[in-house]
Amino acid sequence: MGHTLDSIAKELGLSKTTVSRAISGKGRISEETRKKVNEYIKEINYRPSAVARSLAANRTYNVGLVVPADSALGEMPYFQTLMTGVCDRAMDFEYDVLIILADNDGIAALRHAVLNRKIDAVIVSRCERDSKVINFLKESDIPYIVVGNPMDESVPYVDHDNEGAATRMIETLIDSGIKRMALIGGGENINVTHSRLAGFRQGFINKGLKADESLIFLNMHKSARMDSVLKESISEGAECIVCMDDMLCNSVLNCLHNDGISVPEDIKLCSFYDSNLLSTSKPSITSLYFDAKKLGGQCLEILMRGLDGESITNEILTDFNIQMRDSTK
Amino acid sequence: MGHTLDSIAKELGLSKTTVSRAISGKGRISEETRKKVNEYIKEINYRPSAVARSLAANRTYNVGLVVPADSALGEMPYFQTLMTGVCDRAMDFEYDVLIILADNDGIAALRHAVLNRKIDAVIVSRCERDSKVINFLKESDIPYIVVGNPMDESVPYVDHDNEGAATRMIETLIDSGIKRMALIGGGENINVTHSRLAGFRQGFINKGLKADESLIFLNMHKSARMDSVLKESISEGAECIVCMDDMLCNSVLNCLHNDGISVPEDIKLCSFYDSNLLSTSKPSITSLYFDAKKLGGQCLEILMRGLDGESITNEILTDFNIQMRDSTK
DNA sequence: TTATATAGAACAACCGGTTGCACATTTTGC
DNA sequence: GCAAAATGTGCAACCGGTTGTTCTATATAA
Repeated sequence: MGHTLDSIAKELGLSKTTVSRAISGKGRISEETRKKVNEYIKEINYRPSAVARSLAANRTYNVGLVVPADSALGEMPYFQTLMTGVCDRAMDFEYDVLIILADNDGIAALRHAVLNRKIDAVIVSRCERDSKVINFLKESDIPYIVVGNPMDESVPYVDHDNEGAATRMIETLIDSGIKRMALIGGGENINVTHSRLAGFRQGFINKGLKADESLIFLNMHKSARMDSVLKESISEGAECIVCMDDMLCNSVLNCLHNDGISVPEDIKLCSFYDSNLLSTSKPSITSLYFDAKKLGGQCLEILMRGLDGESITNEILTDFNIQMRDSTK
Repeated sequence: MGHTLDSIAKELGLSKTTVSRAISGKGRISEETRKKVNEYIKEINYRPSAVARSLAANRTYNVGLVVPADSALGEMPYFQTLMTGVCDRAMDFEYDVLIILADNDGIAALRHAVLNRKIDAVIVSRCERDSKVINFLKESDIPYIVVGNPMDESVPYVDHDNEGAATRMIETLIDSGIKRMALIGGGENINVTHSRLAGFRQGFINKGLKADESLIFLNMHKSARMDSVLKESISEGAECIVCMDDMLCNSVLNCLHNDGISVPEDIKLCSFYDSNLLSTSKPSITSLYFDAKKLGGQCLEILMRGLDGESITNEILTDFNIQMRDSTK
């Protein structure tokens, strides 16, 4: 073990330079030498040291992925899927992914990774407005991109077309005859919440109707009010509960069921993400599928182009699709 | 920007060596010089290059965390929590965590990270017997540790005391008057399944009873049989459904509810992990809490000791506790 | 006073790659 | 047949740290 360019060069009676060129294929080199070297390194199972290469290239071949340190958030299936997308695409570029836990209470890990130059670029998997994470990245000169519209002109991001998706969901529901809906949403500090809310309202407008503002409930992730909110919605005549994500939807379904309310007989139900979490639920849940994996991959691609000198531009993925299932039948 | 030891040395009229020693505190250096250097680097915000340091130290200061590439598995809250534990503890050692997706269909990312020496050690967050991941690691000479008993003498691991925990859970249930239970478990290719199953049986034995083998159902994660399995259990007189994890429990609760079966009135229910997934469920679910975060931290610590020359030893965490809630009342 | 420790700092090699430039050899053009 | 161009290879510097050894100046011992 422990081969280096030097040891190989010596063994083959060549110079370090030639061996390096034979491997990389760059520079002038004879076909014959190239073959000889490559056969030899295959034989001895040589792999160049990533660290040495990094030092010379002034690139770490690592990207940082910032995920919420708050486990309740981190546990959302969405982040996992996103991460998978990032990692998969990273492999294509021979990059690796460094996990960085951060939130508003601490960005020590992020500072460490960026300032000590352990990563070439950063993906922020969740964006809170004016967060420490974003502010730090703005000041540093590392390329970065954020997942989800940060509502900040100066911050580059990728996102699903959350507003468009919500609009379409509502239009679809209205087309199926549902007129009155309650909305169960997540935190107001997160931007998806606002985008989907806007889409929710727009859907009604597009169909010449108006959303019932009294049936919009946000910040419901950790809320103890779920039960009363649902009962209120039903007594107010809601025909359908629209949940902003599958975690919420799971809670809602559970809550309804526990109160002996049947879905879809007594009230209909739908969600966003279509994650694995609800894949086995009874009844099956109508959900709008976003390709989070693809979004993760996009982040990486944009950053890679950024490292190649291209400017980092926003990107909105508009390919979502609504999976109609039993819960809205 | 772009300070280096050289540029600092020049600026201060010292040598690179002296600056390095002033920063690290190693070697002979006068208190005066030490202060001068450290004040200066603070002023200019100097941070040493991790890559250069790695090359010199022959350490990457990265550990690899292998997580299942299969998103359905990856989405389990457990992995997130474990990851958080690993990352948190890593920070204490100035280590970073590289995410490596792998499963039996592909260990390319793992090979890359190990062979190109991007990591100093590996944590495998899920262990399948005789998996490619394990076989590869056995052959390589990188320190590694596996989460969950791999049932392989030669593979070092950390684990919760799954068998002990399951035993205790059953004993507790029996003490509360429940005699007949059904077990809903996950994949047989995973070892926790076997450990908990063993504990399940042992619990009955310890109380002078015997588990009803006909009410043990494994491989239920993606099973379409859930509904019939539950009905069968009830008709066979089961008083409680014991689920091997919260994902399963969520499915079970949902399925029961959908069939109009009340928990705990018609049947009781309990689970393992006590993850966030069920934290808002109605009724609240009795679950055995494992400290996955701590387990992740332990992995890291053991590996760090391994890098310091100590041999890598197994460790079983026995601190779990049963959260009794409404679902078993 | 001279020999011996010791402290503080610097030199230079090293980690393992990449790359600009120089050099020698062969090929091409006229 | 000779100059110019193209090809194959090697030297040496560089990336930015760490560390064994050496050197000088001062402190201690004999």
